[in-house]
Amino acid sequence: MPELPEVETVRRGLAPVLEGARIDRVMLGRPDLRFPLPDRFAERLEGRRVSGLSRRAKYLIAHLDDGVSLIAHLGMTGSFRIDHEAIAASAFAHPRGKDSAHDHVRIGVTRRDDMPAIVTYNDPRRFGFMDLVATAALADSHHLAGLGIEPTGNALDGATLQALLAGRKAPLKAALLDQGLIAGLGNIYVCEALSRAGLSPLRRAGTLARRGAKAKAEAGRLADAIRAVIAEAIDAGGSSLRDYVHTDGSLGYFQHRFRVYDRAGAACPTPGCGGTIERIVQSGRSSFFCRRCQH
DNA sequence: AAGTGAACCTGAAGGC
DNA sequence: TGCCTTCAGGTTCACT
Repeated sequence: MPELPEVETVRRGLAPVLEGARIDRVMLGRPDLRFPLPDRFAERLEGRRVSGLSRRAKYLIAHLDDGVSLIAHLGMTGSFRIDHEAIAASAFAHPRGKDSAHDHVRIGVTRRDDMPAIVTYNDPRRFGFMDLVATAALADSHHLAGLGIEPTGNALDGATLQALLAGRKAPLKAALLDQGLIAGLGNIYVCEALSRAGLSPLRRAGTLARRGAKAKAEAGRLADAIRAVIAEAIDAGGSSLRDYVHTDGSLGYFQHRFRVYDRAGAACPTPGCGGTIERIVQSGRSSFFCRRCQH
């Protein structure tokens, strides 16, 4: 579900509630998500204070006051919900509502301003996971160690992208989804960035790293497109498709700005192009693009 | 080593 | 209405 802009939106939604809050009580609906939760997961969180909430790629990280950090990944369908009312212990243990069956982790906190809140992690497909890692060893943890550069800020430019793609025979689509190269892109934003840059998802990635002005210009365009689409999506609060919602239940609205994603059969939005968006499958994932203006 | 495809799990949507 | 198939924002593992 969530790519970098959605995870960043979740982080911004949770930060006012969690930063400075004390964790009072943790309830698990089951002992595992995609992987087993760590031993004594609830006990290790209870009584701790959250000193900060950060993000790396698609990972959300809550830093605790005892030198441990809680790492969370939302998989395809994970979401956090915040309930601001104090609720009775019985309701805390047995939430109601239509898909409370997938409320797997409930965290009762006392906010910095002393107001109570409950943060609930819901994940129907359970592709998400949580782990506890020593904060000092975060960067070396197996979750984060292999990640590539963030597509935010100015770190990603044409020359950097050329260095990353040099020698790669995989299609551009697959290379951009590789979290070890650029960390945080997913299916939507890769399709959108390639459309904006006028580059085909079928193109061999290494061809953007050839010597010469043409490849240099293409790599520059792609780097710009990636940074722009990610920045715009964060500003829009992410994209809401099937089940992605903000922590307060509201929707992101970047999906209204999709040029190609999930738009097979539609007219290509590039002015004067006249092509049609098509859907193909690459390494098991849908790619949406216009053959006429993406080369 | 790099690249591809299957597996993990549930729900929504479309065809008949 | 119900049953069947296909597809979904991600990662990891097994294989070539």
